[in-house]
Amino acid sequence: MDGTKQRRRGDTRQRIQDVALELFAEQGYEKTSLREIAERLGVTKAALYYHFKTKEEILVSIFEDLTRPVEELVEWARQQPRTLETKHEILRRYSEALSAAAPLFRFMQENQATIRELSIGDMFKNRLMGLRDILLDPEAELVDQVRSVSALFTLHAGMHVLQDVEGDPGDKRKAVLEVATDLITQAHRGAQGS
Amino acid sequence: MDGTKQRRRGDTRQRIQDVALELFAEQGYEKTSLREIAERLGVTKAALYYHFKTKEEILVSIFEDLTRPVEELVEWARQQPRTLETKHEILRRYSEALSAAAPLFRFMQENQATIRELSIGDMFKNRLMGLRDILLDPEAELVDQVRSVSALFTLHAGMHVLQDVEGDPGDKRKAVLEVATDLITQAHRGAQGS
Amino acid sequence: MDGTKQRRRGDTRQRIQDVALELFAEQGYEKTSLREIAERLGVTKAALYYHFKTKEEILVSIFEDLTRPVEELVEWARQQPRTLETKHEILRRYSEALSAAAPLFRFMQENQATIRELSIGDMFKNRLMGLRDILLDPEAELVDQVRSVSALFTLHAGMHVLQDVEGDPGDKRKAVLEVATDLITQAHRGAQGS
Amino acid sequence: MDGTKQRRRGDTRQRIQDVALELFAEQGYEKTSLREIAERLGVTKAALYYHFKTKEEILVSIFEDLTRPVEELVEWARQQPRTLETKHEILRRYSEALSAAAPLFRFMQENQATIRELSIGDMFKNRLMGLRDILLDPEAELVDQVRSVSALFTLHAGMHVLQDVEGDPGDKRKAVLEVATDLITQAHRGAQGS
DNA sequence: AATGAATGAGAATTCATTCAT
DNA sequence: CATGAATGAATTCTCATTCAT
Repeated sequence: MDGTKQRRRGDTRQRIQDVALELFAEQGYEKTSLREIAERLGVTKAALYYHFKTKEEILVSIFEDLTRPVEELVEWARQQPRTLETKHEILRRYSEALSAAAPLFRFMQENQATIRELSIGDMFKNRLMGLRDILLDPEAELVDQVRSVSALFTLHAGMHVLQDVEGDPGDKRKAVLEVATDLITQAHRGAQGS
Repeated sequence: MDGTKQRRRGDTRQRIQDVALELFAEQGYEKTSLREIAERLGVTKAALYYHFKTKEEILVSIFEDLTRPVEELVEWARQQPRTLETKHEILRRYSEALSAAAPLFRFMQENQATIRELSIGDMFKNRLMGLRDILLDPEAELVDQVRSVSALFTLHAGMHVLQDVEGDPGDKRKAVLEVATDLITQAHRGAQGS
Repeated sequence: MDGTKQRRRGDTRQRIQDVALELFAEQGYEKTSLREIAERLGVTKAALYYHFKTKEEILVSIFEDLTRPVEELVEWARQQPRTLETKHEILRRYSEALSAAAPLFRFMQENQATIRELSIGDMFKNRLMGLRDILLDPEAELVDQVRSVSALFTLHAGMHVLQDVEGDPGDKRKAVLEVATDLITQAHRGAQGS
Repeated sequence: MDGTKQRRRGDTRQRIQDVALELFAEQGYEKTSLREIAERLGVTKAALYYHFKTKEEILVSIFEDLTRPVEELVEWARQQPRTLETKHEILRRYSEALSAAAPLFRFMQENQATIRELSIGDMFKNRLMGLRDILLDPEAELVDQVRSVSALFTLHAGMHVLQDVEGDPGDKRKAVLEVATDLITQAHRGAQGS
């Protein structure tokens, strides 16, 4: 009595986003056609255009919905003092945000070339650079700057690459966060000490 | 004595690879059309097909030519004892290989989704996993495993992301390598100590 | 009351089939390009793809629509007793079916090589073999088997080859049918007598 | 000592024709590309152009070489009295000519649409019509005209269609010829009697 | 007697997008 | 809220043919 019919009605927009993200993540943005999305949803291509003005807009809308937490994190971070505690907190929260929207971030990671040409390219880059600039002390030694960046990267790539390593996902995330925290700590100490 | 005129005649194949890589890296594989490559070379599309059977084959040939050093590295590495020195040496050589074929690796990094569907996807993955499996001790704590993987990643991503950070490229590479070495060292010690 | 204006809107699919068959019959399947079909219809190539998934599908759809009578004939024939009357009736009906879809059969006759590689090749062959196996007694003398086959062939080829012979088409068809009937009768008598 | 090397030297032209006919018969004229022919011969496409001016010329040359007997038959036939004996002799000889160059005739049969546009289309048609006009009495009843044509057709199609019928090829050919002879005899008698 | 390198024309197919209904 | 029908532009790829060497 609720299987397949009830869950329509007004949520088409949402369903488009879901299916689109799924396909984008699976095959890439360019290789995913609107026909495919429409077919999988059981609607016509034209229906997609009722909800979104362009293919790109579908992606943008997904991006905006799913990265709001990151946006807020960046905003929050900007106003914090650049203490080690702040940095730890940033990593902790970022790690959470990443895993909450894992498919999207996996997609972004794997489609950088495509994204660069799209409007979300800049948005994403800005957010990332925002974080980087807060974590990183431009006065610090190069090695320590690399450590900061590496911390961010470890977070980013960690989950995708560790997928075929044994172990519970929660544990892995914890381990990844620990390494990132370690790196940022070293970087911070280095910067202070110099 | 060989500046601009001699080269032509017989080097078309090479020139196609060069231009293709340039465009692939710039715009992504899918967004680069054979028309574009041909135009930039001043030949017809059909000429490309004289030298390569498909678009994919162009990419494959570039990949094969440029990643031979990595292939050799992996082979060499497999036969070494898993000492810390070996690991350092691997990172050192890998860093070199990466920067020797930087545009290709940048391309691979930014087009993962595309590459996954292509035949080089597996080749590349295998090579990477080969390295990973040599650097990483499956008995070690998860954190240390993450450190090993992170070392590899730092190398990989380091250069691309640090592009807009101040500093001489050589220095940056050295810094990146240092951080990677650090990570692998910690991972190694952890594994020994446990 | 329906001459030239009403038809449009909704009959595009049909019009594509008509024009396609006309051109296929005139120039052969391979030499007829989708551009040509589209142009003659005053639509774009893409419009054809809205109605049919591939070029081959256009042909298949024509074939299926136009050979349904033959299919039914075969089915009917399978359930009849193998009497001489049955055989005569088969030839009579087949002759009718052939001339009702003459352009298609002319096309099939003249494009056997092409058709063999296409999916309709088998369908057609099966239908034909079905008829043949009903008309032909495998126990009969070779000559009589040849007569049976020849009856079928006379029907098939008769019309096309007699096109430049004088005489009214109806009369010709009758003559062709008579010869075919004659052949099958001889074959049947032979088989009985032996 | 003679396997693969000796049988070169000057016979390339012949080998091209052989391979071409084989492929034409197998896949049709249009679907057979010069690349394919060249590859199977182990030479380059350009080599084909040394021996033949165009693709069509390859076919024409095969046709001319292989249908000379038919040409001669037609010429001979034209000068004979239109007796029943003559007609029998024509069928006998034609049957022989057909089976001597079976692959070519199979090809012609299966590629009529293609051939019609080619220069050999007319040549072939003329030859056939030549035979037909000798066998057929334009004054005769339509049925008898059909019988004459049918005799020719039985010869033509007989072999190809009987391929999956049991029995020795020689026997089949004899049977086919017998039926054709029968048909022409009836036609002849009818014409005389009327 | 043949090759290597290339071309120009054209093929089938796919895609994002539009719009009247 | 959505569909049916269509378009224009592009894409990958194939083919017969040419010509300098």
